[in-house]
Amino acid sequence: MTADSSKTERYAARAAETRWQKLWDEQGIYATKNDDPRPKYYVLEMFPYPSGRIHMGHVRNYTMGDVVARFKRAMGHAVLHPMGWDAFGMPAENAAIDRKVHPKEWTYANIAAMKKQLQSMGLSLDWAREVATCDPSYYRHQQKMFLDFLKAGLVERKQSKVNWDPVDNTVLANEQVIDGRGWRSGALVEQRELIQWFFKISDYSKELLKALDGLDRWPDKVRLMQKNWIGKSEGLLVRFMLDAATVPSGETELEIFTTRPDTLFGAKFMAVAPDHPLATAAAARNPKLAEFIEECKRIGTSQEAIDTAEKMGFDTGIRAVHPLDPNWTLPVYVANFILMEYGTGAIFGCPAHDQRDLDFVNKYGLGNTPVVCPPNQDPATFVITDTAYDGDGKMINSRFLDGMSIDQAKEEVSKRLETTFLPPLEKGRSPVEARHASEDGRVGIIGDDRSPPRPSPFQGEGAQALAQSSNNAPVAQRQVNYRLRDWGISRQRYWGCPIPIIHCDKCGVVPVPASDLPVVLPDDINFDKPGNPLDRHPTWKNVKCPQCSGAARRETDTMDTFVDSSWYFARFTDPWNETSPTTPKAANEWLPVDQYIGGIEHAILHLLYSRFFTRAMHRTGHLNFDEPFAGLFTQGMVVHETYKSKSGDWIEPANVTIEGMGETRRAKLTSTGEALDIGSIEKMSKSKKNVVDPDDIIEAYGADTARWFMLSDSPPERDVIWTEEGVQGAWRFVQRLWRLNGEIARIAAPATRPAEFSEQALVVRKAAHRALNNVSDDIARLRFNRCVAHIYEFANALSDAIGSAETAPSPDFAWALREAGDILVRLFHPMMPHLAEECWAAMGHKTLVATEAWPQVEADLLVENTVTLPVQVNGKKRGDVTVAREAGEAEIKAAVLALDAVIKALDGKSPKKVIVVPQRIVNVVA
RNA sequence: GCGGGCGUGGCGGAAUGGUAGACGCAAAGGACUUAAAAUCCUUCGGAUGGAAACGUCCGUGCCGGUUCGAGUCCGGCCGCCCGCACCA
Repeated sequence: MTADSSKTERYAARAAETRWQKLWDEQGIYATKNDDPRPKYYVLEMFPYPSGRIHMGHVRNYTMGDVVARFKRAMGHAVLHPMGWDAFGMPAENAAIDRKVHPKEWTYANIAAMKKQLQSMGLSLDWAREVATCDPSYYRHQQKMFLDFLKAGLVERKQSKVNWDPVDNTVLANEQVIDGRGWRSGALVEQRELIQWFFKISDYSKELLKALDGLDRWPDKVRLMQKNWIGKSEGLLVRFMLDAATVPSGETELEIFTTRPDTLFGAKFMAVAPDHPLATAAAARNPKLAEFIEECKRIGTSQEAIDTAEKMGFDTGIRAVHPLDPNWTLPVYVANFILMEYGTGAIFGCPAHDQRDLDFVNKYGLGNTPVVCPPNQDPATFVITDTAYDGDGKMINSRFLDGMSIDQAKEEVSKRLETTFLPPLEKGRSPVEARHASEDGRVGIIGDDRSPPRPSPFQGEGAQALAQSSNNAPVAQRQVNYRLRDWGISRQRYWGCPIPIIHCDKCGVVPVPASDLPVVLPDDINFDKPGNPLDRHPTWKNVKCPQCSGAARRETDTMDTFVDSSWYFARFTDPWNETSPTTPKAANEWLPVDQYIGGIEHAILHLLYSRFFTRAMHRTGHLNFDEPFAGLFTQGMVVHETYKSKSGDWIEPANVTIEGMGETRRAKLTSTGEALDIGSIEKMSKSKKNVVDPDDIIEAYGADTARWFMLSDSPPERDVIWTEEGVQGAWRFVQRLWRLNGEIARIAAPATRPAEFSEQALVVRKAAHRALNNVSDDIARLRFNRCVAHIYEFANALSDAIGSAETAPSPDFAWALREAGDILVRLFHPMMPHLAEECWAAMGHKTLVATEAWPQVEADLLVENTVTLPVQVNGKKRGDVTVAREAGEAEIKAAVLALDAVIKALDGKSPKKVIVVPQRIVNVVA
């Protein structure tokens, strides 16, 4: 039989795709029931922001998830594969300002448009569970949880620094501050202290860090990034007494945090942050210092300035007493490189072993004394000039520590200082407590008896004891410190979830009663003026206090949109529950998500917040586990070449014609023929215009082609380069599979399985089952590019077999070809579901391939009766031997030593050793 | 600066420590066609020997090491990418 493609019409992708999509939809085959008795599997892709159009990154992300969903369904699981919209956020407000569209209208129109696009991709999603975070039916539950968290002591209100745009009257995220100016207004950004709402994620620092170890189906990279972000460091809190003669009234001591107590004898100075209370106190009597502090704060706004800023300090004149030698005092500086937010906002400087401290002393001539001597260095001659030594070594110049290792010295100093006691501070006089009274801005919560004020700047263990000591307090306290800060969720914006709080002059901060939820965003707002429209709304803001019924005001801040996305995965398990955020039974059964797929850009914030939120939901009874995502996969980006005209404008690929190859490869503007510069390959972005619209691709080639190409070529975790050639290759393969299927469909095969198979039939069957085995394995491990390769290989083998077949193949061979065809269609179904349905129907099946079970591998067909082993002599390949599969080592050795190449290489001598690796290789050591 | 990852044909990339380059793309030659498209066949890391069959040598960024055997493991360089960044 020869291939007769003229009889098979080309596969009309678009027509077929809409037809099958309609049928799937009508039969509701992707809707998932919570009471489905089959084993549950939850696959989720990060839900999109409804910008209005999907992009290729979405196509790649959602195709991967869809392959997993379809595969697991075929493997007999009840699969939950939902989709929703991360629908609150700034772009909607920007559209309102720029185009006078209401954020709500804009958002819902975008959702409708994008939903249509997603549906054209043929994703096996359960749309009945669709949620949009901007819908009151979603955010009412979020408000409920906010109140639950508040009651559970997981929320607090405190003052914190923000980037404030004085023109737009709004808070800016760090990435919205460009060179110290607001990205929209261009105004110089100010640092302002605002009272804001915080989720106490730092209460979970230790737990979030520790639990990373258990996330063994997460990429190591992401776990490491989170580990670094949480930033655990173990050290010592040390109290330095201040020399009374040098101190502003009221100050008696300075508390610092250090991870290097071993280097205390190398101390040359103390330094505090410009906004440290001691600095403020000292500045009160020293105008020059006050001026210096002001300057530090000004420089502090722009990231670039921080990066390049020189170490600067100002001697306060205050002297601190060394905790290990009462006769030794150290100067106290205010320094621009000390952060108030970390530790106690104060340090002791040991220049010999810390580069920053060294830079500082070299500028101010304070000198340095090395106290750690590197191995193989003579302590007598070891000096530090401009490179600090932070490696291992033996203690020197350190009195009772001399000769110890760093670890021994740390232990010795810690032990001494934590058992040395100093008189306690007078009440209210501690710099630490003073700082909290003045800066923390904590406000008591009505009806909340579970959030006592915290006496220490630290969220870690150990701090309590130090601050609470009643009689004598130890000089030092071991302290585990974390870099992770509490999560500030207040946003001075309209298009977000309202924080369900009412401010009353009499009663203070009052939670909105649960029965009054949801607090719905008012629709009648305008963006004529800068700032938050909620704040100047005539009626919405003014309410009665739920406690005293007096006049009160609503909280006008809304929540960070990361809150919305921190629990949507749980909502999907029962989006119909109108009274609670979750139905615990459903959440506990479906979650954690078995496979979560999304971009690496969410490696820290979204994933960390979700991990916190799940714990908080656990604590407040909404579910009963801690980790939301058992398996995580981070896919690479879709990248494309860039094109630029001579006048410097970026040009879209759709308007570019490429000519020539390699050296002579040129790009020109299709319309005018103008020559263009071909630029680097970069992430598809609107600004570089190197985008390819999924709609155009689906229109021209169909969804299956786009899906297939997004899975081929590159490993899924790596970036994939979008090329026209690549799409066309995928398109050709779609057509080729269709033709191949047509040829197989025309073969008349017996209905019952033959008892015996000829060699010719066995070749086909082996190819089919080998492909089945490989593809199954690769999908399970998300190695989609290898699935693609194996399907190509299988299709090639099948084409060869058909090409070599007689006009009327024998019944056993015909049966084998039909079997192979059925397997092939089911193998590529998860990737190209529409083509698979079309082929399945053409093959005469009456069922939907989407509901078919995955084929069973016949293990017998995976093993060959004979095995060909490569033969090496001294590690270099010299030939092959073919032996029976179960041949013993002696038999194989004999065959190998009989090979001409081996005989020649041995040159009459006997081999030193013959290594036989069963089923693999033979190596003769001459 | 600190931390992590990656360097394999013209290109994207395969390869549980076991035949390096699967599979695809591009390219070249051929068949079919009035022609084109589509399709099919052949070649395709470098050097070299041979009429051919088929060989030989080199080759996974560079230098060393472990091993019967290294793209893979270890140490040191070079280059690129990513994350964090004055975190005490």
